[in-house]
Amino acid sequence: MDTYDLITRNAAEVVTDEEVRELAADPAGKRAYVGYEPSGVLHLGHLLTANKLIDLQEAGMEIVVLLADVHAYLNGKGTFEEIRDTAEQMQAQFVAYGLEADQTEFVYGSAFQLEDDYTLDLHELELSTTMNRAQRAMAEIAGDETAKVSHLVYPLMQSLDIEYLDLDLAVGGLDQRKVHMLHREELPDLGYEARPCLHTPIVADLTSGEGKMSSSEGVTISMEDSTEQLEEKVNSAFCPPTREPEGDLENPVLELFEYHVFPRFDEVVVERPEKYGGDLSYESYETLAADLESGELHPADAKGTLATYLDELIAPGRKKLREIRG
RNA sequence: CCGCCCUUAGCUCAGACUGGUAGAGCAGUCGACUGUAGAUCGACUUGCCCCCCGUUCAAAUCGGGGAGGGCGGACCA
Repeated sequence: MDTYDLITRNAAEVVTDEEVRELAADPAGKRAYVGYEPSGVLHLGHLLTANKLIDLQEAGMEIVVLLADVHAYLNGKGTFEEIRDTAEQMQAQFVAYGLEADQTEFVYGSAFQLEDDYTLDLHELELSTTMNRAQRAMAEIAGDETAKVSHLVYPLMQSLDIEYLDLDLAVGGLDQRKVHMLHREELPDLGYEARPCLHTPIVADLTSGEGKMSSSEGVTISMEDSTEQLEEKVNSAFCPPTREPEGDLENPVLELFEYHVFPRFDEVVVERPEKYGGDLSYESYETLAADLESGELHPADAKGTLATYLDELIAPGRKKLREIRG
């Protein structure tokens, strides 16, 4: 796979393609980042962007993980103390998951976001951004409560972070696109350069297959799930034997294979009793999806296999989490 | 500061006028059917009725106080 394909594989959107191609032409030492509100336990949503970071590391880029403690604070996630605690746990889990510790710079937001220069730039952004615009940028990120002033500051800070962390590429879920677009529009007015952005897809809810809505809490698989819990969750997932279920629904089982399993494993083996045809082996998502579609691969077997591989992905983080918690 | 509205199941809400310790839809759980899930049937669970004080034999409901949330307070319409 060439560098451009590696950098952009499984991306839902790239802004702009020209800029990313330019990056791909000479990726060594270029800096890419994702910002996360600290959370004590990583879930599949975190791991989706982490997979992209691993791709980028493989392409030779430097990775910056922003542990966005100030953002979490502005978003009402607790006291600074609590937030920093969870940030440490988060960092350990990322490393356990597979981010190369010596190729990854973990930065706390509070380490630079409270500096004078940053604050003055922030105020300048406040001066030139309408509340309407800031609020719309946050709509996908904040809860559905009435917006607070802090919620309007939040996306402005994200825009500035991209400059202050000296980045070459901003990565995030598709829910971050409006914030990133805000940054592309506003940074040049402060005399800074807008950076290219890469957005990962939003995976559909496991049990319902509904993907488009920004529903907050469905069933998700996380680092603290036991093997049994994981099997149970995967088994209860929505999985019609097709890539394109009716309506706006997606097939979450296939999505997890595509975005979580195949990027991290070269070969996926489906262990299947002789009665159903014996074992199968896949080297690409496409062939697996095609077999599910044709009926060659039964959803129940796909689920069992998915659970096995997800469990393997999660195991190191789960172990780390247990160590941390004693 | 002034005014109006809201607060009942996980969610959206009904019930309040005409007091008798609570309901619907959705969600969820469990079975049946499918070699998965869903759909479809069948069954089931769920509550400091925002808090305090008062009236009453009896308060989600009436009276008083308080808390939290929402909206409005130039002109035009």
